[in-house]
Amino acid sequence: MSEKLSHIKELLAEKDYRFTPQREAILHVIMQCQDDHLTADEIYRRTKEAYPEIGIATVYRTLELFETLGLINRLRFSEEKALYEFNPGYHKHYHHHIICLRCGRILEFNEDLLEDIEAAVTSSTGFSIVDHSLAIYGYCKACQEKGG
Amino acid sequence: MSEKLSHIKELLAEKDYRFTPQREAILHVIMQCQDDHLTADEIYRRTKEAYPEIGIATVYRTLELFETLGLINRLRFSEEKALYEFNPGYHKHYHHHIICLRCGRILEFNEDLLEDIEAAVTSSTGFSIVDHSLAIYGYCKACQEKGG
DNA sequence: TTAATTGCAAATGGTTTGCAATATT
DNA sequence: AATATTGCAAACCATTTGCAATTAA
Repeated sequence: MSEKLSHIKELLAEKDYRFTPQREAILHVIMQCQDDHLTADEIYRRTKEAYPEIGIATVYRTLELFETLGLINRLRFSEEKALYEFNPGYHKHYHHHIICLRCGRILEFNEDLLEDIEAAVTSSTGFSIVDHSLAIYGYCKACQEKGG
Repeated sequence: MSEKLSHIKELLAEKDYRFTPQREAILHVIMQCQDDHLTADEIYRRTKEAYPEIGIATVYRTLELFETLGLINRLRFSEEKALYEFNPGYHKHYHHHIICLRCGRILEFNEDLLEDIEAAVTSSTGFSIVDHSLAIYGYCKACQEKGG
């Protein structure tokens, strides 16, 4: 078992969660697709290949658990379906999402440039900030060239 | 009829939309609550007071129309319900939302401080940006004092 | 052993849609 | 008159939940 996997196993055990083959299979799918953003249904279908008996409810429950543990992030850009992404460091690391309105591709943008904004918010409103979410919508280079 | 109202009436007429009493009643509710953010159901219930026959489907269809026309913005912060806000200038004006995780209150923050970020995104990715959405989550002053 | 987890099927709930009746232009 | 709009009820559909059976610890 990889180091990463055994670390996750410990993380579960610490809180009395069990390391079931279903959870392992789902984790495997998510870790394989670190660059994609998958819907619950896509994760379900891919997990089914290795573990055909799995039910969609288990996938949803597992994704919720993994999100609680910080292993993944759940993104809500479109009205319809949520997307899930692996969180390589298991720690909150801010990154923004840039969404192409034509092809739907999601780029990630890692610099955190919101400190000034957060400082301004805090000083003018007294808010204590714990999180933020920035989504930028537009047309990617490829779609512009195709005439997006 | 107020100047604003007749302006909206023209806006509708331009595109062959009709100015029905239902639309007027809904508009009235939304304009009355410029500082609140209402759900479709809240708008439905308030509109019903002045126009009891109205159906929820009409409310949804009208809100969609108003959003298309730029009269209102539709916000998706919580998983459950969308919120609607009046857009006083009918033109896209960027403002950010600051959401209290305890009381759910939404503050608006009007300065647009994202130019640097957008410039960085454009130069590094070639993206052509048309919109953005920034949500900041935390605890408002009042909730902190209550021990949020 | 025992408490957590699973798969199934049914429920949820905000939102959308088909359609015949009605109202605006 | 022609077309847009309405209200109703039914459909939609991603996600959640109840429950009895199963499994990890």
